[in-house]
Amino acid sequence: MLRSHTCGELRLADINKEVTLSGWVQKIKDLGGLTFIDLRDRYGITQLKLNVDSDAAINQKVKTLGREFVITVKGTVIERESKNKNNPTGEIEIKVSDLSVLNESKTPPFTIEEETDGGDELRMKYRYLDLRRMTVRKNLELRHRMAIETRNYLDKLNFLEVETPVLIKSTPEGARDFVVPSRMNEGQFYALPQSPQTFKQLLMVSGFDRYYQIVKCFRDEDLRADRQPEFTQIDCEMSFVEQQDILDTFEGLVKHLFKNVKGIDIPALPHMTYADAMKYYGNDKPDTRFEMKFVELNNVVKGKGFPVFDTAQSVIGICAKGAATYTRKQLDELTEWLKRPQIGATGLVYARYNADGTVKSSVDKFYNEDELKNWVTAFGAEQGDLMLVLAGDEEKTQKALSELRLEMGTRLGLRDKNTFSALWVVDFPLLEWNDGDPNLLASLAGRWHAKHHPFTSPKPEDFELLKTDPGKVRANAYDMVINGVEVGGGSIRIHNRDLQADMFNLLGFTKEEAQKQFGFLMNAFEFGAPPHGGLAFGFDRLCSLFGGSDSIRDFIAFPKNNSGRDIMIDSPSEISDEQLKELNILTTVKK
RNA sequence: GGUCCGGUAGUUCAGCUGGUUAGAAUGCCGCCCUGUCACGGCGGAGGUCGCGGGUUCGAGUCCCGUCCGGACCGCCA
Repeated sequence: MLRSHTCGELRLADINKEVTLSGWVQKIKDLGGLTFIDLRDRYGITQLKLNVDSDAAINQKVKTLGREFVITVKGTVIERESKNKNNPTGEIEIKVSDLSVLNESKTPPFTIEEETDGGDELRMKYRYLDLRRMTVRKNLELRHRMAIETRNYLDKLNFLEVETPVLIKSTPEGARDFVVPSRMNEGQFYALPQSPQTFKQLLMVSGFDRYYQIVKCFRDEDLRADRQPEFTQIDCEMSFVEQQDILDTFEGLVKHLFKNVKGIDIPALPHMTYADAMKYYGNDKPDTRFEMKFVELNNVVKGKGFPVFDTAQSVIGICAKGAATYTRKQLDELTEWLKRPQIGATGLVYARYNADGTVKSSVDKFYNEDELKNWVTAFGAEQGDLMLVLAGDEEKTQKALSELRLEMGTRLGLRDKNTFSALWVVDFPLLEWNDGDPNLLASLAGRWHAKHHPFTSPKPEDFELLKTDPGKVRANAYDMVINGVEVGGGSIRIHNRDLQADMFNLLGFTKEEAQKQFGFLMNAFEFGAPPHGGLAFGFDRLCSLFGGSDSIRDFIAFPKNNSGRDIMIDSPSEISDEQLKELNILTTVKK
């Protein structure tokens, strides 16, 4: 063995033990007659001590060492003369009696420390060095722990982990597919799964009853800080359940994870309808760590001669607690921020409810003190609060105010990473209008697309609306939202062939297309498909949320960059003409 | 498809309304130092200012194009 102990485990109790340690040279501190070396491995850092009066041969070797050299040392555990309370091994050190270099290292391009000096790109190019840093390693350890606890919880409840294929069939609904050419079937392609959706439903038909899988999924869409082209889901499905059963089961999973991974007890998850989420937060994934709910002001502000409000479809606002001290400059900045094309608001109206009880607004010309007091009442504002009001088209205004609410939440310090607020958003609409005009005739099949996916069942009480007003139909669909992050979502599925056929028809599939694309599923429904439903968690997001980060990249060992590239291995890359020809993509080899 | 920000020493960055020798910190190298743990002291090396073009007496700085990276909008059932 090249080691008897790790670099993280020796303590005062181990004094006088003869040990062998191996690891990477973190730091060499040569004090002249005395040299300290910090030796690092996955488990921690242990200090090595070399005296000038040690073996001359060892001292000679120490002169040649550099950062990240891999060495092995033999020595005795001794108590330090000056202890370091910041390190678990900080009370001991190793008096080195033998040292050998197992491998040399070039000077790394960035420091292997918690606060590295390396930029993102460089860290990704040398990801294997980045992964030596304790912070990144901690993230992957967290991910491991999350996976273990997920399996523990689901296993106890009789969930069975079943692997589903990765080479499957491309389907038109949803995100773009990654496709893989088939060598043996000329001109044909597999697709990589966007999720194992149809397979897990088929497993329900097979009677597996409770399925889960921690599984890679693939979507060929543009990336974000929280979106990778390949990502991991905790994918689950259950038979003989109603919506509430699923919510209970997976609320249990999340509570289990919070308890066992973070040691936190979170309260029962409130249920909020999609309609309420939009009304009060302008967002289907509200950050409920803070209130600042939307207040509708149409009846309060209209008819006073202020044309912006009088002509607006919707006038809504939020009340920022204690922000009445915002200066004109700060409010102007906020206005400019809202006007950026990403948000696209046309302006911002504000009213300060000052500490002395007066109300001062940016529209005093149109609203006297008494009328502004009506605003105060509508907002439930207290002295010292700042009222912020947006007006315009309902959908756009909701969206802009939602952004403003989150921004104010951040500015007022209401979005603490160590505070967790989880909820279920329920009663999503079943369908969305494709072309953005819900006033057109609903009977135009194919102008709708599924808000969740085409296998989601409508609420039975809304069945009638399917024929008369599809946009009003609510689905048995639900999302779990934590701190404004959609961590998971699912639905009760359709398990009846006719209803599924109706749904495809509504989504614009011809009978033939539906049969061709999803015939296998509809056929299966004819052989005693049980009622079933499920959900999937975004595992990367869940891990980053637990780790207190907005970016999922540091919770993935080898992530891709903004353009979907892995800059370490340099993929994607071109392939040879021979390969292309073999795959029947290139019919003649280029000269 | 679009918007915004960035690219200067190995690395992270500064570099003003254009001005002649492009700086700092850190890392690296050398010498000194027996209790460091962000060790300290002295000295040194290190740059095609992403790339191409333009404006100008003069461009790291201004303009156009392009490449790369990041954030976002669209997109992501």
